Amino acid sequence: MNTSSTAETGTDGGTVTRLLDAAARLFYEQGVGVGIAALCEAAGVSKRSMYQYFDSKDEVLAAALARSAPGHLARLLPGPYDTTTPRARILGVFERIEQTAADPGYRGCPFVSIASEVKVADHPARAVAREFHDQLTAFFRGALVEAGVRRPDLLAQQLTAVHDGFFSGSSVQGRPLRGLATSMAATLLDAAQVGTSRRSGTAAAPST
Amino acid sequence: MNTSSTAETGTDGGTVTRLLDAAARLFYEQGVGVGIAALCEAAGVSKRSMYQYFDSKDEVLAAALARSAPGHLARLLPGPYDTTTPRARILGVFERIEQTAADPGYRGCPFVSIASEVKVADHPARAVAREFHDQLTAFFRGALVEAGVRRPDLLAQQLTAVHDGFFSGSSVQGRPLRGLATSMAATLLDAAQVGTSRRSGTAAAPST
DNA sequence: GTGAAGGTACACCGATCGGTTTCGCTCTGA
DNA sequence: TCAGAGCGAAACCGATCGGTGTACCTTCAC
Repeated sequence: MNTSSTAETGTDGGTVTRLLDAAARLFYEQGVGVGIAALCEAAGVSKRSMYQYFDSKDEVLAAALARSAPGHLARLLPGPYDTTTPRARILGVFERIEQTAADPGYRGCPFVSIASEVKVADHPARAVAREFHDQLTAFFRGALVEAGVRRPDLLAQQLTAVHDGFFSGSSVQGRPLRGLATSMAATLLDAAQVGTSRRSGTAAAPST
Repeated sequence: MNTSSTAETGTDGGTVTRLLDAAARLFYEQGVGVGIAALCEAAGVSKRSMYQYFDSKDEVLAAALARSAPGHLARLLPGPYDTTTPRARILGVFERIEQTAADPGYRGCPFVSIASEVKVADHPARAVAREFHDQLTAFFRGALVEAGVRRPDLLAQQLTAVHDGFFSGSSVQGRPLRGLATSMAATLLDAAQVGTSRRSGTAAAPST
């Protein structure tokens, strides 16, 4: 692990932060094939310093991914003071997903990409990607439980798959597939009767 | 391009075929980072021969992917003599998709993976992946038109996204997400009223 | 002043990368 | 019988890979 105190806290205000931010950007833009030298140069950090905080390139990759996860999730999920219906909150996520795809420099979901690029099963970066995935699913599940859906686990998993499918489909096509994520999510929510007319929590249709 | 006559026809019965098959396998198992030397050794082909048929590693990658595409598609799509309903044919695709995920050595859809791994926008392999994608969508669209669906293009694109989402979701989780693809497809078909009770070809909604 | 801590600069390591070249063997068709 | 194409083995090229070792600089507490 090889972590110094300043690296953990981030109060360093420099070296490690710069390194991880640059790493997240370069790995996202160019893939995991980016070399250490290019990484350090972009971050303005010497290789010597990098290897003082991390034992290997793989650790840097995982740490950079882990550092970017909270911000990425916060950009997609509704704020803590969003009091709209579960349906609106869920659909909002997919609207923001499609908005990010319109960005120049957009290259898909970094976590989905990493999971495809890194073939080693127990690579630390894969665990980070999986955790992001789980948190997204957990958000969906929470909103669906609030809406009184019959099978919140399955539907939450399906909505996460919509997220994944939108990103990798757009990746294959080389262009953002506008409207695809929101329309799929809406259909899935309709089928589960998660509508705006339904008050959150007051489940009305318990049968089958 | 640098293609000799024997390479094009494939009647060579050896060198090129062995090379592309080994390339498809290794690239799929280990990613595009596999070296030329490992590739040639696995194929039992010298580098010298390889560079007589292909100008670069990138061309080998694209050719290997293109060679594997028809078989991959044939394994997923129904046979030409499948006379079941459009719904059954579509759901059959997703059942087969989930079956392939149960294979040991399964590592996701090779075309979706390549699109994630290769960052260069105009890489020839990306075009191959896109074509596979388009053919899958075209199959869905054909079946949906036959079923008389109102918006076959959108629904076909959604079903392809289910395919993508299943594979990349399973990739992130590191395990096949059993039942996810079939359940999503079934919901989407239900919402579009593509049911077994509906006769194929006897479209009831003629609009668009 | 002094020494430890944290940092940069840079040469360096062995390994491997994509790609080229040379050599010699084998097969084939005239 | 012999020319020539096809191909494998292997040396070789310059570049780059991930990772180290060393020397020097700055900052700051004492």
